[in-house]
Amino acid sequence: MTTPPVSRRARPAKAPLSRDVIVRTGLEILDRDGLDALTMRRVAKELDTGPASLYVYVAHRDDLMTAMLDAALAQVPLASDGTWQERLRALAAAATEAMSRHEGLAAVALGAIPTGDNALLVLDRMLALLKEGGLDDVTAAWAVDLLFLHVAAAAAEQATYDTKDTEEEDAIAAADRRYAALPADKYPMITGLREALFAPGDRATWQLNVLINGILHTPAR
Amino acid sequence: MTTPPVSRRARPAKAPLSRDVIVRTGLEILDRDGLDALTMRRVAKELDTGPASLYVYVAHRDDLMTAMLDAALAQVPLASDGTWQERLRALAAAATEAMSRHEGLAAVALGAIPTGDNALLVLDRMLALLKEGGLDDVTAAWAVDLLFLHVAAAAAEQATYDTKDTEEEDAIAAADRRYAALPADKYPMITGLREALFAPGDRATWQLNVLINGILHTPAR
DNA sequence: CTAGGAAACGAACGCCGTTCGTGTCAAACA
DNA sequence: TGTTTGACACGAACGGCGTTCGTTTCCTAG
Repeated sequence: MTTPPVSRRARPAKAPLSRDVIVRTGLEILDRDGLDALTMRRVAKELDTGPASLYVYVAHRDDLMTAMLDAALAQVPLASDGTWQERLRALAAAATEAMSRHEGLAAVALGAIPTGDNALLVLDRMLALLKEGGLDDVTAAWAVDLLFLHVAAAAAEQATYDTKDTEEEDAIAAADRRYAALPADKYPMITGLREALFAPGDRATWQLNVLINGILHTPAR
Repeated sequence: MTTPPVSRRARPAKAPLSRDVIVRTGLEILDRDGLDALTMRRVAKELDTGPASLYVYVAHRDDLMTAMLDAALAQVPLASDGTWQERLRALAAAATEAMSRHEGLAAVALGAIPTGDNALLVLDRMLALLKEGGLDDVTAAWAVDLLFLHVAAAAAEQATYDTKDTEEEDAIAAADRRYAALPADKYPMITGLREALFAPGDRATWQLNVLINGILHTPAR
């Protein structure tokens, strides 16, 4: 009874709620302030409402994050050129990039069979490229499985590096010092190969090459 | 002033707190009641104390989970027999198994360079096997990187299946129905290869074979 | 003009991780 | 032996969180 009902017209006509704006707002918050800031309350506040209002369009926080993941995957370009292997590498790299750009989304992808519209488009495209490479059906199917797993994992790893880096110091430098201090008798290989372990280079591309070459040399069953 | 100070001797001499018992208790709770039940308060209650007491031995919940991960990795048998490839497969499979047996621990491993004692032992052993296979230093180093990433990812995936399965219905069956309902013009490969996509078989072993074969056919740089 | 139903939302519930300040108690020292 | 000290233990609280319930608001269809 204390607050006089301020006319809604006082402010510039609040945009109506919808699943889409909620997902978009979630991505904005995630990108701007990180995973910890992505709370239902925070999303609601950004939309100038209360948390309860979100639950009309979103079942749980997890549901929201799944939707955000698929929205992020909409950015993956499905076509490029070159050999089928080059196109497959490009596709996988793009998917990794899209997922790693938003902290925490990759983790959502790790525990679930892809069902989002855009995830399925990527999957479909991957299957096409593998078939173009001459693989039999089952090998191609198992291969997309493995590729998706790798893409999600690589994105998760990359995302945490992007996040934790430059706070205090490089995580790699810390690990390097840790490895340097290991007892050589208990960890002979690590101490012996320490330089190689931290050798610079494009590991991501190498990893994709490993997967593709491995798939070509390993028929299913 | 209401509760008379019950003698500690009334109960069977409470075990003293320590980092180890906290970690062990955490693992018990995780295995018995799942990731959601793994709260500081719950661990404290199990140890018949308050949450504040844990912070003498554990810095954060994350610190606890990292310690739990390394404790779980202590169970990985480091030796087996056969060719170096067979031993490498066995080692990777054992590590995956150990991590997947405890829901959520694999996720901890995904975003961090391994630094735990037991994780490093596994890593050292892997390096030794790869060198035994005749790989050069850098390729071996990059290979353990990839293998660890895969092990963590595969464990994370496996753990979520173990958890979510048999509640309501199989997740795979749900995905199968979803794929069956897809429009064939937008997702031609998925609809065409649906049978292959859900073909049964030992995918885990095949994936490890892909990695090993790929590594052998893909020198670093 | 009214009835009905979907959307919005204020308030609350029962949790959570973590911190602070105060007790407790055994070992170390005088 | 008496006293100090410092590590450990912990009760209480802070400021959050996800989610639900019951009510109010408002648009639409009749």
